[in-house]
Amino acid sequence: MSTTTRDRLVTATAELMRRQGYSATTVKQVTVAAHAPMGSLYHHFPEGKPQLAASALRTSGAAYIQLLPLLMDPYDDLREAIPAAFAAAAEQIRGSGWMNMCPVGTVAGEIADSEPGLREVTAEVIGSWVESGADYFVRRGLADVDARDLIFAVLAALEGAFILCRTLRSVEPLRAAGRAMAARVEAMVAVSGG
Amino acid sequence: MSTTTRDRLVTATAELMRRQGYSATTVKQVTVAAHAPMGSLYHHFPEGKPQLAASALRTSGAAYIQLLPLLMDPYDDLREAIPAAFAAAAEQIRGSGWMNMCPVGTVAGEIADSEPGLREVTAEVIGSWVESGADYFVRRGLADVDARDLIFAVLAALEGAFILCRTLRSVEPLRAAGRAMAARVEAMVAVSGG
DNA sequence: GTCTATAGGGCGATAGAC
DNA sequence: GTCTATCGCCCTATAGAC
Repeated sequence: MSTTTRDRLVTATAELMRRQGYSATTVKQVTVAAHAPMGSLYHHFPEGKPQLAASALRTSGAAYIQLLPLLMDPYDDLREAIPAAFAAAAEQIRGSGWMNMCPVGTVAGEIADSEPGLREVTAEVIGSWVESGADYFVRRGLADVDARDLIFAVLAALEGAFILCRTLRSVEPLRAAGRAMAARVEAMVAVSGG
Repeated sequence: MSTTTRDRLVTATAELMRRQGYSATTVKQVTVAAHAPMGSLYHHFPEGKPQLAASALRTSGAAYIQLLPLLMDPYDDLREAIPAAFAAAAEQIRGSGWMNMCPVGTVAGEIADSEPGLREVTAEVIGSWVESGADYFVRRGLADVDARDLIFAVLAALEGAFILCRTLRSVEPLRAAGRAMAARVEAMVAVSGG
């Protein structure tokens, strides 16, 4: 196996948190999934479960940040790109059997009021999504203020629609959210004349 | 005390799940907060923690359903009402010290892939939000299809923006989401000529 | 319907040989 | 850096008196 023990621990933690959240994920489950003994976990992560979770959230966040540009790049017109990205996410989630795709949003909601250290980590990760997303929208022709406004709305709509789709077992929320975001972009380019 | 033991157990569970989620909330914490002994909990809820959580989610959901009309009724124009409701939610959450307002959305995200019984309960609750919200938008003049489309987008944007606001300690996501929903309504009334 | 006491198991974390 | 064995605690749930 070419992966290090440390990498396997982080990956297993991300995977388990994605499906069960932070509290329901036990360090025992992590060691079993990572084929690593207890002692290795506390060797690499002396502060234990929170430190391991922080690492998994940062890694997942860094991977997830690349997805939005990837989905929107094929479309010349941002008014087309945005609902297409939401529709692609909808098909992805439906095809997976309504599974959670990324632990960051759900874990953020679960621990925001009760785990200050982890809340700061999720804030850092989501903050980096905002920065990179706003930069992308500027590159696609939006003004700085509009780009920032739009990425906040898009991330909120995506995270909320993920929860609704997984709960209701329906792609309708993601599709409706995509149409709403398209309307917002339309309003922006109508004013700036893009 | 005028409340029954059963009611206090349900209220305490809703309150604890709102702040900590489902997995991190223990039945011991519930009995302490409700000033009720262990035996009473298992007398009223023989199936234990999941049954108690289901009751708390249904109660919270029924209370929460009334909030959106309450916030939007004062405004004659739906294009004004929607961003105003998002702005009011933003001030509420800021004023509370960025606390979660309702356990349904966050618990739904936490358990959708791992607790089938509770997932069905959250689906039922959110489904009732969709029904009642769509009815409200129809009463406010939207076509059936538009009303359903809009409530899905609004609920997704609200739930997602709540998580972002609490995590980032900023009202920006809720404000941006409100502006996006306003643009969607604008597009709807422009077509139907409302 | 209320309450105390406790069972039985899994939790996060640690010790210490290798 | 890896691994086994285990600690002490807290978890959900139950038994049984009142």
